[in-house]
Amino acid sequence: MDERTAPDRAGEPAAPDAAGLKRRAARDRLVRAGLKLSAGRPWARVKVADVAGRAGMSKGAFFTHFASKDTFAAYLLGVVLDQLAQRVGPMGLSPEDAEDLVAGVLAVHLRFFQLRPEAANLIIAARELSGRPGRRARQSLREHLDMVARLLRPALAAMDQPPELGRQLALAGLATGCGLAWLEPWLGGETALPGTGRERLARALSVGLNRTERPRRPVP
Amino acid sequence: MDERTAPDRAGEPAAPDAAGLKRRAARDRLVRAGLKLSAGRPWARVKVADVAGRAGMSKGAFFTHFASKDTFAAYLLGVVLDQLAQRVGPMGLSPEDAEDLVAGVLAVHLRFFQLRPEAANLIIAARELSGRPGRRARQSLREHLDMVARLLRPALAAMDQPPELGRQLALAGLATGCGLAWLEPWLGGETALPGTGRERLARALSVGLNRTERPRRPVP
Amino acid sequence: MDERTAPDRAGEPAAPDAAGLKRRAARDRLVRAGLKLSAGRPWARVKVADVAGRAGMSKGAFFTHFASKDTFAAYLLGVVLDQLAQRVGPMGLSPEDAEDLVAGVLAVHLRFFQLRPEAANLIIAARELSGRPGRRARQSLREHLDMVARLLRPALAAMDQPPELGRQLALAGLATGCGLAWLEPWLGGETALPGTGRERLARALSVGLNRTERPRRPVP
Amino acid sequence: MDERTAPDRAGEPAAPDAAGLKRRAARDRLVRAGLKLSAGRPWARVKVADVAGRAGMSKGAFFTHFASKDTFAAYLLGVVLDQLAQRVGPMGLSPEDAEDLVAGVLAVHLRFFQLRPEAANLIIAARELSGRPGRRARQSLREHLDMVARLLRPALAAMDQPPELGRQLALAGLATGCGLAWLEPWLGGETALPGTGRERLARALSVGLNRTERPRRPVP
DNA sequence: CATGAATGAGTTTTCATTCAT
DNA sequence: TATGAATGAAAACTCATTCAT
Repeated sequence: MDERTAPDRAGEPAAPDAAGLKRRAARDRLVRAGLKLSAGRPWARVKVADVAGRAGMSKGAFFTHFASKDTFAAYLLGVVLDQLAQRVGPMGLSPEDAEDLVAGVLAVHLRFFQLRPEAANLIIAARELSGRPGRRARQSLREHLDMVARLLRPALAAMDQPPELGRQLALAGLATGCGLAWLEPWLGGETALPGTGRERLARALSVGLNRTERPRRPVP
Repeated sequence: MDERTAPDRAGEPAAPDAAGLKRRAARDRLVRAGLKLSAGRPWARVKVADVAGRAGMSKGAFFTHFASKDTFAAYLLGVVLDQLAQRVGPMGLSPEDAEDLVAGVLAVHLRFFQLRPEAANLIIAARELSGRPGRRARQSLREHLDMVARLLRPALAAMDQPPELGRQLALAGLATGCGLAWLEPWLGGETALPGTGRERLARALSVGLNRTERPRRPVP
Repeated sequence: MDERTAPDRAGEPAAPDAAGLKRRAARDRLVRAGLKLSAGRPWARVKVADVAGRAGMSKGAFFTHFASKDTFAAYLLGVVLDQLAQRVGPMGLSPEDAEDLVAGVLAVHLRFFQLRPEAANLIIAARELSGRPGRRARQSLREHLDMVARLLRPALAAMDQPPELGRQLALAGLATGCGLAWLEPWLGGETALPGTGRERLARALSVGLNRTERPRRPVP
Repeated sequence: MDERTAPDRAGEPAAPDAAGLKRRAARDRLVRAGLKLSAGRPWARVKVADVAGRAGMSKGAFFTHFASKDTFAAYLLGVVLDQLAQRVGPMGLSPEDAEDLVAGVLAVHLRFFQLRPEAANLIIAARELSGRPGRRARQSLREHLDMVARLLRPALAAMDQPPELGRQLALAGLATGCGLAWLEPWLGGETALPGTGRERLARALSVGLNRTERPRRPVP
C-alpha cells in the first residue's frame, strides 16, 4: 500500500519471506478499512472492532499491528498526507506560470478533501491525540506544509511575495479543504460549491495575490 | 447574554420578575461556561458535569435549562453564529466599494474563528447531532449563509459575479476560519498565519474575484 | 371525593372553613389526577410533576398534601379499594342464593379491574412500598379481604364449605382481576376475554365449589 | 440450561468447542442469576451490575451476552415460559378425563407461579418493554397461550364447551397465578392459599365449567 | 501469532425531594 | 402556603485494551 514502515511496533525484520508478506498485506487491509470507515463518520465513531472486522481479522490481531487506536489514527493521517503529496508534488515540475502554479496547488488541496472525506476526519481527530501519536501527527502535517512551501517558493518569488506566504497558503488550503469536507455534505446539496467552485476559488486567490499591492513588510 | 429564548424547555413567560432574572442569569452562566470549555477541547470532551460545575450549579440543574447535551450544543452554536452575525451585519451599511465589502466580510469570518475557537469546535460537533438538535444546528448555519449571501449580493453584482457566489463565499469563509481555528493552535506558533495573514488572504480573494476573467456560465 | 382523612400530614383541623374546603378540593384533584395517570402506565412511570400539573398545582404543593410519592400511592390504593368495596358490599344484602352470591362477588372483582386498570397498577406498585406506606397498603388490602370473607361466610356455610375459603376466594378474585387487567390489553385484542368471559369464569367457579365433593380437611 | 439460541447477539456457531461451552456456561450463569434476583424484587430493582456480579463477571461481560437489559428480560421470560410449558405439555398425553385435564392444567399454572415468583415479576416487567424485546415478550406469551389452548381443545369438546375457551382459561391461569405470586407473599402468611388451595380452585373451576348450563352463543 | 471474551472506567440522564423566596 | 429551581444519587451502556487459550 505504501512504503511507510510499521508504526509503533517492534521493528519488523525487512525479511520479505512469506510470513512477512502476509503480515504486510494484513496491515494494508487494516489501513484500507480504516480509511474507508473514517470517510463516512467522525473518527470517534470508527470502532476498532469494525476496522478489524472489515479487514477480515480479529480485534486482537489489530493490536499486533498497531499499538493503539491513536497510533493507528496517526498512521492513517500519514498515509493520506502522502497521497495528497503525490498529487501536489508533480505540479512543481512544470512551473511555467506563477499564478497557475499557486492556483493549481490550492485547487488540488481543495479537491482532494472533497474526494477523500477521511482526510478531513483524520485531521480533526489528530487534535485529540496525545503522547507520541499526537507528536507524530503534528509532525506529518508540518512536513506537508514545508513541502508545499518549498514547492511554491519560486512562484511566490516571481509574484514578489514573501516566502513565508508559502506555508500560510498551504495551511489555508488544508484548512479550507478540510472545513468544506464536512460542512458541504452535512449542510446538504444546495449549499455545496458546484463542481467548478473550488477551482474558481483557488484561481481567484492566486490572481489576487499576484495583483494586490504588496503588503508593506512590518519593520521589525 | 443574548436575546434568544429558551431552547427546548417550556416557554419561560416573559415575566422579568426577580426569579426569572435569576434563572436567566443561571442559564447565561451555563452558556458562558459551555463556550469557555469548548474553546479548549473538542465538544465530546466537554462534560456536562464540568459545564454545570463551572457555572456554579449541579448536574441536575443543567438539565432544567437544557433538555440534553445535544440541545445545549445546538443552542451554543446558535449563540456563536449570532455573535458572528453581529460582526458581519453592520458591514453591509457602508458598501462603498465592492472589493472592500467582500474582503471585509471574509476577513471578519477568518478573524472571528481565531478569537473564538469554540465556534469551530461547535460546528464540528454539530455534525454528530441527531434529531431535533441536529436539524436546528443545520438550520442555524443555513440561515447564516443566507444572511451573508444577501449582504454580498450588491457587491457581487458590481463585480459582475453570479449571485450564487455569495453563499459559496460565505461557506468558504466559514470553512476556512473553522479549519484554521484548530489547525493553527494545534500545529504550534511558527505555523500560524501572522496577525495580518487573514486580512491578506481575504483581500487577495476579493481582488482576485474582481479581476479574474468571468467564468463562462455553462449553457444549460 | 371520599371520607378518608389526610394520609400522613399533621391533623388538619376538621374545621370546614373556606380555606379548609379549598384545601380538601385540591387534595381531591391530586387524587383524581393520580388515578387517571396510573390507569395508563405503571406506577413508576407516573411522575409527581405530572400529577401535580394535571391537578393544577406545583410539585411543591403536592408535598404539602402527601409526605412522599409512596404515601400517595398507599392513599390511592385505599381509595380504589374503597370504591371496590362499595360495589361489593351491597351484594350481601340480597343473599337469596349462595351460588349467586359467590359468583356475583367474584364477577364484580373481575369486572372492576377491567374498568379500573389503575387499581391493578397500584396493587402492583404496593409491593415496592416500604416503611409506613408499605404497612398501610398491606393493611388496606387485608381489610378488604376480611370484608369480603365476612360477606361470603353465610353463602359458604350454605355450600358446606369451610369459612377460610372466603378469604381465599377474595384473594383469588383480586389476583385474577389484577392479572387480567394488564395482560389483556397488553397482549392485544384477540387474546382478551370477551365481555361475558369474566361472568362465566365467576359462575363456573361458584358452581364448581358447590358441587365438588368437599375437600377432606387435613387432620392436623 | 436450555436449548434456546442466543438472544440478540450474533449467532453463536453451533461449535461446541471448549470456548463455546465456557461461554454458554457463562450465559447460563447470567440467566440463573437473573431469575434468582428477579424472584425477590420487581424487575426494575434488578440491577445489571448485580446480575453480572452474582454470575461472577463484570458489567461489561453482561453486555457481550445480551444487547440490553430489556433484551435480557425478554429472554428470561422466554426461559420461564419454556419451563412452564415443560410442566404443562406432558399432561396432554394422558387425557383420560376432561375435567381432570382442565383442572390439572390450571393447577400446574397456579403452582408454577408460586414456586417461581420471578415468572410473575418478568411478566409484569414485560409490559414496560418496548421495541424488539417488547414484541418478543408478547410473542412468547401468545405462543404459550396457543399451546395451552391446543392442549385443552379435546377436553373442552368433551365438555361441550366452545374451543375459544381454551385460550381464555390459559389466560386466566396465567393471570391468577401471576397475581397470586406477588399478593400472597407480600400480604403475609395468614392470607395465603394453603398448599391445597390452588388445587381446589382449579378443580372447582373445571367442575363448574363441566356442569354449568352451556352459555347460549349470541346469535350474530 | 490469532482469537474474542472479559474488563471497568467514564458519561448522560432521570426524578423524588428540599428549600429559598 | 405556594412555587419551581436546584439537588444528587442512581443506573445503563460503550469500547479500547488485555490476555488466556
